[in-house]
Amino acid sequence: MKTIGFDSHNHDACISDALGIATDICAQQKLQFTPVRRRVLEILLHEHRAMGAYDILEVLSSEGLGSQPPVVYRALDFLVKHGLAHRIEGLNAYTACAHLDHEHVPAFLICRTCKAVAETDTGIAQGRLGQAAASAGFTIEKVVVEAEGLCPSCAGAAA
Amino acid sequence: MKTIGFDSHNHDACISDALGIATDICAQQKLQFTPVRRRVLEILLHEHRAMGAYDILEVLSSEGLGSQPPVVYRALDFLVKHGLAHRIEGLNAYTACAHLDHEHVPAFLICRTCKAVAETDTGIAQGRLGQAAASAGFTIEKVVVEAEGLCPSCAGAAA
DNA sequence: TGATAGTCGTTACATTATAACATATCAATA
DNA sequence: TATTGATATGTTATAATGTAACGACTATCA
Repeated sequence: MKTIGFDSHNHDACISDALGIATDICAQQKLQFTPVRRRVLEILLHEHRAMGAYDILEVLSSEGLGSQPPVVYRALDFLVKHGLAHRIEGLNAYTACAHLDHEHVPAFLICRTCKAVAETDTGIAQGRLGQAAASAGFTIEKVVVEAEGLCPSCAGAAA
Repeated sequence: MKTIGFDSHNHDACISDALGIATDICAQQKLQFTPVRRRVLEILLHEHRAMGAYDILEVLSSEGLGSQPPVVYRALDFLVKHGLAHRIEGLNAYTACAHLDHEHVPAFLICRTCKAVAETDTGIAQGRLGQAAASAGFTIEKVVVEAEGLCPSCAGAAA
């Protein structure tokens, strides 16, 4: 289990690595990694941060890549469906996947101040929730785990 | 850890018990358990199910208890703030708290077909997410755990 | 009684998301 | 190459969810 998000890192490399992996994934699965889709992922990667669909649309729009909501929602649907991005339910927002290289059940640490998002893994389906579901006869198809709070730098700034 | 929601039970008693406890809680904390607030909780209790704010508003409105969105959102804010109800982030919906009698970090099993909601406890903050947060220096203030899938009766109906 | 905090009713609006349909593009193949 | 079918895009319009702001009312208590 590795948490990614609040540590500093070579961000340019991080972005280009992720785009490379995403390109490979799309090629392998014969998915069309179109300009809009690529650009939306790029925008999300550029910030390690949850962004609203309309925030992204604003950027796209300023670049002539589409100016109406369906454009960005379709791209986000594509990215989320194929695991390249995640939706943050608690914020009605989206973030690039930080663990492109393997299957996972994501869990998020979300800073309520700066909206920075750290992604980590969780074995929740094998844990207590999994037990509860099993004993209730419930079939889990999807799990949302989101923790909201303060990231180290915002906690420091507040102190 | 007890899961409540998919088992059958005496629902009338369940509702009146919960309303009684809610009344006590409000009295103890000197909160005003006004007609609108009580009625919204009652509506949520009546279904063990996630309901959208506008669904609830429709019922209120048909009873002359208020016809504008702020009425229901205020009541829901009150109920959620004081732990009498929970917001289901994955559905933009609300459900009555099924564990009124003790403090807890709720986790939900949500049927994607019938929207039935079972509430259970989770020790997530002490589990892997807690570890991840601690090692990242992140301060957790609130945790959302929601599993979407099929409840026993919908799974049976589909088969 | 007056002061205060909390609640309610209402208007108007902001934000988030989708339905529906026409057009365009791509990939496989007749 | 031309055709076809699947996929993606552009656009208009609208649905669904949620809030800001203001004035009136109500409970409580000094």
